[in-house]
Amino acid sequence: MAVPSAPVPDETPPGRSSPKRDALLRAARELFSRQGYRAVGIDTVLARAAVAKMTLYKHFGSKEELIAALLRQQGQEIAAALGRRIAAVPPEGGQRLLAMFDWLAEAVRGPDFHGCLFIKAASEYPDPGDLPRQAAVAFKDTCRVLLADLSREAGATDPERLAGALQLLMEGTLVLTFLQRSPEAADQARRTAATLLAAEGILADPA
Amino acid sequence: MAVPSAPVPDETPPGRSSPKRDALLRAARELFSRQGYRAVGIDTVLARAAVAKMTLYKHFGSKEELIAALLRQQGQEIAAALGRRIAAVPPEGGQRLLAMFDWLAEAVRGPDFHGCLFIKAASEYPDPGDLPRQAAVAFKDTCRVLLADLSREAGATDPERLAGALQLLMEGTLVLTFLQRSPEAADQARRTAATLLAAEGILADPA
DNA sequence: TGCGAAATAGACAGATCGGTCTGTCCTTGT
DNA sequence: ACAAGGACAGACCGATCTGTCTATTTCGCA
Repeated sequence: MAVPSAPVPDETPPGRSSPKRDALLRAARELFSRQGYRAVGIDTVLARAAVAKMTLYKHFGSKEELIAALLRQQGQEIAAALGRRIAAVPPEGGQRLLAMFDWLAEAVRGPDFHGCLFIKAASEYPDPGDLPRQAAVAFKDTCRVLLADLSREAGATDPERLAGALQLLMEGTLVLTFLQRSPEAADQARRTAATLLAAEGILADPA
Repeated sequence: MAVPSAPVPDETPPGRSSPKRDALLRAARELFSRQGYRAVGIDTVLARAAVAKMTLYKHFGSKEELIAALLRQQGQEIAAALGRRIAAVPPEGGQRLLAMFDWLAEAVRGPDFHGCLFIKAASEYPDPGDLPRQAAVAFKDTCRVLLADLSREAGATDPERLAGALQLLMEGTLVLTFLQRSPEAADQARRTAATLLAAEGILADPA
């Protein structure tokens, strides 16, 4: 079973602009993740990235496009990291599903975790036409598909249903870890996921 | 077992200002819930509430205080609604815990649901000192305590742990319902909660 | 009716915002 | 050296923002 492919890569404009574009995306992530999207103006992003305004608008047509591009890049990195993590685990007994929770538990413990960039984007740009919301929803759909595939692989009788339950736990983890500023929720989510797998008769080791 | 008391009520300033204050809070909720907090300026709130700027600043010292007051009010209304709902259900077999999920499923189906006001507030005002974040965290803590009390009442062997798991499901519901614009997640959360209660040996009826 | 309190309209202040634009400088390749 | 492309600094535009303030109007009550 192939791990779901990452979304189509962002197009890097031709020429020497990649380092500038990368600097913008890096600065954007650092600032937006900590302070929020609307709270940070582009001048602040520019100063942090050491990039001129015209250069930003050369790479991204608007602030929203910058945000959407950041989300797509972030989504790809997450998908790649998950893919590696999953590939390192045998597919039996729901171990791959639990590996996702292991990955999440580590991610929320990282120094760069300041809450879910995707949830925040959809919150601040809630109109269905807003690019950030679209990018956020697309990524969460990708996660859902991945969970369903792994549930099917693990032998769940209703993979879509199990995937839905597991995604609830993951989203809950992201929110509560952010609110409580403590990684406790991630461990609880993994335990709960193990309980669900056991209840499903997928003989994972309830750790 | 007493249902946990609601937080201390907001102080209504003396005199005839309550209708103006109420109008402000109502307008704030309608606008902020749909469009986000920073995306809506106070002039827009004022226009919708038909209230003058000075009146707003008479009742609330700042935009942040308006938001925090709104969250506290919302939190009280939710706590009261939950309290009534829970009181109408016998405490045996985890029925009260499932009643919370029933209430949530109805709430997210309501015409006024545009995502969780508390999660959004903490996202847009992420600094620990920000009043909106403090109000949001306080409310979520209240929910956690309520879940733990009901878990204890239902006979859970580790009420805190069960409460943590159930809160994950609830937060996941709020996020996914908002992102997916569909109430499916709420039903899945209730089913999953029932599964957890059954796995805990709390003989709720897995519906 | 008169008075005091509450509320108003709206100007103001200083700041920030996203995006546009010009002229200049820098880098790279031939 | 020259040309082309990329990037820059920063002025500019029109708009919006939160909060302060003045003068006036409205409301409620005796």
